[in-house]
Amino acid sequence: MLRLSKLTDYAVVVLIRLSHGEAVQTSPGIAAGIGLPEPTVAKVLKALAYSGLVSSQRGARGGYRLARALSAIPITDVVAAIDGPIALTACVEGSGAGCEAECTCPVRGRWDLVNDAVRQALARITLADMDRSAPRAHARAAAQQPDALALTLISAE
Amino acid sequence: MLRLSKLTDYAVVVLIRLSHGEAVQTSPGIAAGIGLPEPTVAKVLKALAYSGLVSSQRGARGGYRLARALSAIPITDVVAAIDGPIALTACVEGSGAGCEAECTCPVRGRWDLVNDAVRQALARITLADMDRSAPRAHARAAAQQPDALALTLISAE
DNA sequence: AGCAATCAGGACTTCTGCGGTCCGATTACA
DNA sequence: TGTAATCGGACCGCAGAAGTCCTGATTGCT
Repeated sequence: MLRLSKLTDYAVVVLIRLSHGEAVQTSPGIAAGIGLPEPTVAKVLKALAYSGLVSSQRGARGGYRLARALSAIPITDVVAAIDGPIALTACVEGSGAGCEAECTCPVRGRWDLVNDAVRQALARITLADMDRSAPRAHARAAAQQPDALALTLISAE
Repeated sequence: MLRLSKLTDYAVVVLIRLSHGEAVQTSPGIAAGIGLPEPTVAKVLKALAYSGLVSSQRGARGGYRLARALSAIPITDVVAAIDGPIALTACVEGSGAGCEAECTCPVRGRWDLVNDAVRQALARITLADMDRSAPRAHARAAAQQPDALALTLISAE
Protein backbone atom coordinates (compact mmCIF):
# COMPACT_ATOMS: atom_id res chain seq x y z
CA MET A 1 0.00 0.00 0.00
CA LEU A 2 2.99 2.25 0.09
CA ARG A 3 2.28 3.20 3.65
CA LEU A 4 4.87 4.11 6.18
CA SER A 5 4.44 2.72 9.63
CA LYS A 6 2.51 4.44 12.35
CA LEU A 7 5.65 4.51 14.44
CA THR A 8 7.21 6.85 11.92
CA ASP A 9 4.22 9.11 12.21
CA TYR A 10 4.69 9.15 15.96
CA ALA A 11 8.37 9.82 15.56
CA VAL A 12 7.67 13.01 13.67
CA VAL A 13 5.26 14.20 16.31
CA VAL A 14 7.69 13.32 19.07
CA LEU A 15 10.58 15.12 17.42
CA ILE A 16 8.56 18.25 16.85
CA ARG A 17 7.36 18.15 20.40
CA LEU A 18 10.93 17.78 21.50
CA SER A 19 11.79 20.98 19.70
CA HIS A 20 9.38 22.97 21.84
CA GLY A 21 9.64 23.71 25.53
CA GLU A 22 12.38 22.28 27.67
CA ALA A 23 15.59 21.27 25.96
CA VAL A 24 15.67 17.91 27.68
CA GLN A 25 12.42 16.03 28.17
CA THR A 26 11.54 12.64 29.60
CA SER A 27 9.77 9.86 27.82
CA PRO A 28 6.65 9.97 30.03
CA GLY A 29 6.58 13.74 29.77
CA ILE A 30 6.52 13.68 26.00
CA ALA A 31 3.94 10.92 25.96
CA ALA A 32 1.65 12.97 28.17
CA GLY A 33 2.23 16.04 26.08
CA ILE A 34 1.12 14.49 22.83
CA GLY A 35 -1.44 12.09 24.25
CA LEU A 36 0.14 8.84 23.16
CA PRO A 37 0.76 5.71 25.26
CA GLU A 38 4.03 5.97 27.09
CA PRO A 39 5.55 2.59 26.14
CA THR A 40 5.05 3.33 22.48
CA VAL A 41 6.67 6.73 22.76
CA ALA A 42 9.53 5.15 24.65
CA LYS A 43 10.03 2.67 21.87
CA VAL A 44 10.15 5.41 19.30
CA LEU A 45 12.61 7.42 21.33
CA LYS A 46 14.92 4.46 21.67
CA ALA A 47 14.99 4.01 17.94
CA LEU A 48 15.62 7.69 17.41
CA ALA A 49 18.41 7.66 19.95
CA TYR A 50 20.00 4.61 18.38
CA SER A 51 20.21 6.34 15.02
CA GLY A 52 21.43 9.58 16.52
CA LEU A 53 18.49 11.85 15.86
CA VAL A 54 18.16 12.50 19.57
CA SER A 55 20.75 12.20 22.30
CA SER A 56 19.83 10.56 25.57
CA GLN A 57 20.80 11.32 29.11
CA ARG A 58 20.42 8.51 31.60
CA GLY A 59 19.79 8.68 35.28
CA ALA A 60 17.70 11.00 37.38
CA ARG A 61 16.78 14.26 35.68
CA GLY A 62 17.80 12.66 32.44
CA GLY A 63 15.78 12.50 29.28
CA TYR A 64 16.05 13.09 25.57
CA ARG A 65 17.35 16.05 23.69
CA LEU A 66 17.10 16.94 20.03
CA ALA A 67 20.46 16.30 18.38
CA ARG A 68 19.90 18.69 15.48
CA ALA A 69 17.53 21.45 14.52
CA LEU A 70 14.27 20.41 12.89
CA SER A 71 15.29 22.05 9.66
CA ALA A 72 18.34 19.79 9.54
CA ILE A 73 16.30 16.60 9.74
CA PRO A 74 14.84 15.40 6.46
CA ILE A 75 11.96 12.97 6.54
CA THR A 76 14.20 10.30 5.08
CA ASP A 77 16.24 10.25 8.25
CA VAL A 78 13.18 9.67 10.39
CA VAL A 79 11.91 6.93 8.14
CA ALA A 80 15.30 5.28 8.05
CA ALA A 81 15.54 5.44 11.84
CA ILE A 82 12.20 3.76 12.42
CA ASP A 83 11.56 1.61 9.38
CA GLY A 84 15.06 0.99 8.19
CA PRO A 85 16.44 1.94 4.80
CA ILE A 86 13.94 2.94 2.17
CA ALA A 87 13.45 0.09 -0.23
CA LEU A 88 10.08 -0.14 -1.83
CA THR A 89 10.49 -3.61 -3.23
CA ALA A 90 12.17 -6.83 -2.28
CA CYS A 91 14.01 -6.66 -5.58
CA VAL A 92 16.45 -3.98 -4.56
CA GLU A 93 19.98 -4.27 -5.68
CA GLY A 94 22.01 -6.11 -3.12
CA SER A 95 19.19 -7.82 -1.34
CA GLY A 96 20.91 -11.03 -2.22
CA ALA A 97 17.80 -13.13 -2.09
CA GLY A 98 17.03 -12.66 -5.75
CA CYS A 99 13.73 -13.66 -7.19
CA GLU A 100 13.52 -16.95 -8.97
CA ALA A 101 12.42 -15.29 -12.18
CA GLU A 102 15.57 -13.25 -12.23
CA CYS A 103 16.58 -14.18 -15.71
CA THR A 104 13.26 -13.40 -17.31
CA CYS A 105 12.36 -10.46 -15.13
CA PRO A 106 12.03 -7.46 -17.43
CA VAL A 107 12.34 -4.91 -14.66
CA ARG A 108 15.55 -6.18 -13.14
CA GLY A 109 17.18 -3.27 -11.45
CA ARG A 110 14.63 -0.81 -12.67
CA TRP A 111 12.98 -0.40 -9.31
CA ASP A 112 16.02 1.50 -8.20
CA LEU A 113 14.75 4.29 -10.36
CA VAL A 114 11.58 4.43 -8.31
CA ASN A 115 13.32 4.00 -4.99
CA ASP A 116 15.64 6.88 -5.68
CA ALA A 117 12.82 9.09 -6.84
CA VAL A 118 10.96 8.54 -3.61
CA ARG A 119 14.09 8.95 -1.56
CA GLN A 120 14.75 12.28 -3.21
CA ALA A 121 11.22 13.43 -2.68
CA LEU A 122 11.40 12.67 1.01
CA ALA A 123 14.87 14.06 1.42
CA ARG A 124 13.62 17.45 0.31
CA ILE A 125 11.13 17.78 3.15
CA THR A 126 12.41 18.51 6.62
CA LEU A 127 10.68 18.33 9.95
CA ALA A 128 10.58 22.11 10.00
CA ASP A 129 8.27 21.91 7.02
CA MET A 130 6.03 19.56 8.95
CA ASP A 131 5.71 21.76 11.99
CA ARG A 132 2.46 23.65 11.91
CA SER A 133 3.39 25.86 14.79
CA ALA A 134 6.60 27.00 13.15
CA PRO A 135 6.54 30.26 11.28
CA ARG A 136 7.47 29.66 7.68
CA ALA A 137 8.25 32.35 5.21
CA HIS A 138 7.98 29.98 2.28
CA ALA A 139 4.87 27.91 2.50
CA ARG A 140 6.60 24.65 1.63
CA ALA A 141 9.88 23.03 0.75
CA ALA A 142 9.35 24.23 -2.76
CA ALA A 143 11.35 27.37 -2.27
CA GLN A 144 14.50 25.37 -1.66
CA GLN A 145 14.50 23.48 -4.95
CA PRO A 146 13.21 25.87 -7.55
CA ASP A 147 14.17 23.65 -10.46
CA ALA A 148 12.94 20.28 -9.39
CA LEU A 149 10.00 21.51 -7.45
CA ALA A 150 8.78 23.81 -10.14
CA LEU A 151 8.41 20.80 -12.37
CA THR A 152 6.83 18.94 -9.54
CA LEU A 153 4.20 21.50 -8.91
CA ILE A 154 3.41 21.98 -12.55
CA SER A 155 2.97 18.30 -13.18
CA ALA A 156 0.86 18.00 -10.09
CA GLU A 157 -2.33 18.86 -11.88
CA MET B 1 8.91 -0.14 5.86
CA LEU B 2 7.69 2.22 3.20
CA ARG B 3 7.37 -0.80 1.05
CA LEU B 4 4.96 -1.29 -1.76
CA SER B 5 3.36 -4.68 -1.99
CA LYS B 6 4.74 -7.56 -3.97
CA LEU B 7 1.56 -7.56 -5.97
CA THR B 8 2.48 -4.16 -7.34
CA ASP B 9 5.83 -5.48 -8.36
CA TYR B 10 4.12 -8.31 -10.16
CA ALA B 11 1.73 -5.88 -11.79
CA VAL B 12 4.57 -4.01 -13.41
CA VAL B 13 6.05 -7.20 -14.75
CA VAL B 14 2.68 -8.35 -16.01
CA LEU B 15 1.94 -5.09 -17.76
CA ILE B 16 5.28 -5.02 -19.47
CA ARG B 17 4.85 -8.60 -20.53
CA LEU B 18 1.44 -7.68 -21.87
CA SER B 19 3.02 -5.05 -24.05
CA HIS B 20 5.08 -7.66 -25.86
CA GLY B 21 3.82 -10.37 -28.19
CA GLU B 22 0.16 -10.97 -28.80
CA ALA B 23 -2.21 -8.08 -28.24
CA VAL B 24 -4.58 -10.18 -26.18
CA GLN B 25 -3.12 -12.70 -23.75
CA THR B 26 -4.61 -15.07 -21.22
CA SER B 27 -3.90 -15.14 -17.54
CA PRO B 28 -2.23 -18.58 -17.59
CA GLY B 29 -0.24 -17.59 -20.62
CA ILE B 30 1.22 -14.55 -18.93
CA ALA B 31 1.89 -16.49 -15.77
CA ALA B 32 3.86 -19.08 -17.70
CA GLY B 33 5.71 -16.38 -19.56
CA ILE B 34 7.03 -14.67 -16.47
CA GLY B 35 7.30 -17.71 -14.22
CA LEU B 36 4.85 -16.69 -11.55
CA PRO B 37 2.00 -18.74 -10.01
CA GLU B 38 -1.08 -18.44 -12.14
CA PRO B 39 -3.63 -17.55 -9.43
CA THR B 40 -1.50 -14.69 -8.28
CA VAL B 41 -1.13 -13.32 -11.78
CA ALA B 42 -4.86 -13.69 -12.23
CA LYS B 43 -5.46 -11.66 -9.11
CA VAL B 44 -3.21 -8.91 -10.31
CA LEU B 45 -4.91 -8.83 -13.68
CA LYS B 46 -8.31 -8.52 -12.06
CA ALA B 47 -7.22 -5.51 -10.10
CA LEU B 48 -5.69 -3.96 -13.19
CA ALA B 49 -8.85 -4.58 -15.15
CA TYR B 50 -11.01 -3.09 -12.44
CA SER B 51 -9.08 0.14 -12.52
CA GLY B 52 -8.98 0.24 -16.28
CA LEU B 53 -5.30 -0.30 -16.93
CA VAL B 54 -6.11 -3.38 -18.97
CA SER B 55 -9.33 -4.34 -20.68
CA SER B 56 -10.65 -7.84 -20.28
CA GLN B 57 -12.40 -10.08 -22.73
CA ARG B 58 -14.37 -12.92 -21.25
CA GLY B 59 -15.27 -16.26 -22.73
CA ALA B 60 -13.37 -18.57 -25.01
CA ARG B 61 -10.42 -16.96 -26.75
CA GLY B 62 -10.69 -14.12 -24.34
CA GLY B 63 -7.94 -12.61 -22.26
CA TYR B 64 -6.45 -9.30 -21.30
CA ARG B 65 -5.31 -6.45 -23.43
CA LEU B 66 -3.27 -3.40 -22.56
CA ALA B 67 -5.57 -0.38 -22.42
CA ARG B 68 -2.86 2.20 -22.99
CA ALA B 69 0.73 2.32 -24.11
CA LEU B 70 3.37 1.69 -21.47
CA SER B 71 4.60 5.23 -21.78
CA ALA B 72 1.13 6.47 -20.85
CA ILE B 73 1.06 4.54 -17.59
CA PRO B 74 2.82 6.21 -14.68
CA ILE B 75 3.82 4.09 -11.71
CA THR B 76 1.26 5.90 -9.62
CA ASP B 77 -1.53 4.36 -11.62
CA VAL B 78 -0.20 0.87 -11.04
CA VAL B 79 0.25 1.46 -7.34
CA ALA B 80 -3.20 2.96 -7.06
CA ALA B 81 -4.70 0.02 -8.92
CA ILE B 82 -3.14 -2.59 -6.66
CA ASP B 83 -2.63 -0.90 -3.34
CA GLY B 84 -5.28 1.77 -3.48
CA PRO B 85 -4.68 5.48 -3.33
CA ILE B 86 -1.25 6.55 -2.19
CA ALA B 87 -1.52 7.65 1.40
CA LEU B 88 1.55 7.10 3.49
CA THR B 89 -0.15 7.67 6.80
CA ALA B 90 -3.51 7.05 8.36
CA CYS B 91 -3.72 10.76 9.02
CA VAL B 92 -4.55 11.75 5.48
CA GLU B 93 -7.08 14.44 4.91
CA GLY B 94 -10.51 12.96 4.52
CA SER B 95 -9.82 9.63 6.11
CA GLY B 96 -12.57 10.51 8.51
CA ALA B 97 -11.31 8.32 11.27
CA GLY B 98 -9.20 11.03 12.80
CA CYS B 99 -6.69 10.32 15.47
CA GLU B 100 -7.63 10.95 19.05
CA ALA B 101 -4.84 13.46 19.49
CA GLU B 102 -6.24 15.55 16.69
CA CYS B 103 -6.36 18.78 18.62
CA THR B 104 -2.82 18.65 19.88
CA CYS B 105 -1.25 16.99 16.86
CA PRO B 106 1.35 19.42 15.52
CA VAL B 107 1.53 17.81 12.10
CA ARG B 108 -2.15 17.87 11.32
CA GLY B 109 -2.48 17.99 7.58
CA ARG B 110 1.23 18.28 7.06
CA TRP B 111 1.60 14.74 5.85
CA ASP B 112 -0.15 15.78 2.70
CA LEU B 113 3.06 17.55 1.82
CA VAL B 114 4.89 14.26 1.93
CA ASN B 115 2.17 12.34 0.19
CA ASP B 116 2.10 14.76 -2.68
CA ALA B 117 5.85 14.74 -3.01
CA VAL B 118 5.91 10.97 -3.30
CA ARG B 119 2.94 10.94 -5.61
CA GLN B 120 4.64 13.32 -7.97
CA ALA B 121 7.91 11.46 -7.85
CA LEU B 122 6.13 8.31 -8.91
CA ALA B 123 3.98 10.07 -11.46
CA ARG B 124 7.09 11.03 -13.36
CA ILE B 125 8.14 7.46 -14.00
CA THR B 126 6.21 5.45 -16.54
CA LEU B 127 6.23 1.76 -17.25
CA ALA B 128 8.18 2.48 -20.39
CA ASP B 129 10.99 3.66 -18.16
CA MET B 130 10.83 0.38 -16.28
CA ASP B 131 11.06 -1.81 -19.34
CA ARG B 132 14.58 -3.04 -19.81
CA SER B 133 13.86 -4.55 -23.18
CA ALA B 134 12.45 -1.36 -24.61
CA PRO B 135 14.70 0.74 -26.73
CA ARG B 136 14.82 4.12 -25.13
CA ALA B 137 16.03 7.17 -26.89
CA HIS B 138 15.97 9.04 -23.62
CA ALA B 139 17.62 6.49 -21.43
CA ARG B 140 15.24 7.14 -18.58
CA ALA B 141 13.04 9.69 -17.00
CA ALA B 142 16.26 11.51 -16.30
CA ALA B 143 16.20 13.28 -19.59
CA GLN B 144 13.09 15.04 -18.46
CA GLN B 145 14.47 16.18 -15.13
CA PRO B 146 18.16 16.70 -15.59
CA ASP B 147 18.51 18.53 -12.29
CA ALA B 148 16.65 16.19 -10.03
CA LEU B 149 17.85 12.99 -11.60
CA ALA B 150 21.45 13.98 -11.72
CA LEU B 151 21.32 14.29 -7.99
CA THR B 152 19.51 11.00 -7.80
CA LEU B 153 22.07 9.06 -9.72
CA ILE B 154 24.99 10.55 -7.89
CA SER B 155 23.55 9.80 -4.49
CA ALA B 156 22.67 6.29 -5.51
CA GLU B 157 26.05 4.96 -4.51
C1' DA C 1 26.55 5.44 50.44
C1' DG C 2 21.85 4.74 49.51
C1' DC C 3 17.85 5.83 46.91
C1' DA C 4 15.02 7.26 43.26
C1' DA C 5 14.48 8.37 38.58
C1' DT C 6 15.43 7.48 33.98
C1' DC C 7 17.15 5.11 29.83
C1' DA C 8 18.44 0.44 27.38
C1' DG C 9 17.33 -3.79 25.52
C1' DG C 10 14.78 -7.66 24.79
C1' DA C 11 10.73 -11.05 24.81
C1' DC C 12 6.05 -11.57 24.24
C1' DT C 13 1.06 -11.05 22.65
C1' DT C 14 -2.34 -9.21 19.63
C1' DC C 15 -3.96 -8.08 15.33
C1' DT C 16 -4.18 -6.11 10.75
C1' DG C 17 -3.93 -7.14 6.01
C1' DC C 18 -0.94 -9.15 2.47
C1' DG C 19 -0.33 -13.20 -0.19
C1' DG C 20 -2.17 -17.17 -1.97
C1' DT C 21 -6.06 -20.40 -3.33
C1' DC C 22 -10.51 -21.82 -4.65
C1' DC C 23 -15.15 -21.95 -6.73
C1' DG C 24 -18.97 -19.66 -9.31
C1' DA C 25 -20.53 -16.35 -13.23
C1' DT C 26 -19.98 -15.13 -18.10
C1' DT C 27 -19.10 -15.46 -22.92
C1' DA C 28 -17.42 -17.12 -27.37
C1' DC C 29 -17.13 -20.98 -30.42
C1' DA C 30 -18.75 -25.36 -32.51
C1' DT D 1 -27.79 -25.09 -27.78
C1' DG D 2 -24.07 -27.28 -25.54
C1' DT D 3 -19.45 -26.97 -24.16
C1' DA D 4 -15.25 -25.24 -22.86
C1' DA D 5 -12.42 -21.59 -21.83
C1' DT D 6 -11.96 -17.47 -19.27
C1' DC D 7 -13.02 -13.70 -16.00
C1' DG D 8 -15.02 -12.24 -11.40
C1' DG D 9 -15.54 -12.28 -6.50
C1' DA D 10 -15.10 -14.67 -1.94
C1' DC D 11 -12.36 -17.20 1.35
C1' DC D 12 -8.40 -18.46 4.49
C1' DG D 13 -3.58 -18.84 6.42
C1' DC D 14 0.38 -16.55 7.82
C1' DA D 15 4.01 -12.99 8.16
C1' DG D 16 5.04 -8.72 10.13
C1' DA D 17 3.71 -4.58 12.53
C1' DA D 18 1.95 -2.44 16.83
C1' DG D 19 1.80 -2.29 21.32
C1' DT D 20 2.99 -3.94 26.13
C1' DC D 21 5.81 -5.43 29.77
C1' DC D 22 9.84 -6.77 32.34
C1' DT D 23 14.63 -6.73 33.88
C1' DG D 24 18.96 -4.44 34.11
C1' DA D 25 22.27 -0.46 33.72
C1' DT D 26 23.27 4.34 34.63
C1' DT D 27 23.14 8.73 36.96
C1' DG D 28 21.67 12.70 39.95
C1' DC D 29 20.08 13.88 44.48
C1' DT D 30 19.87 13.44 49.55
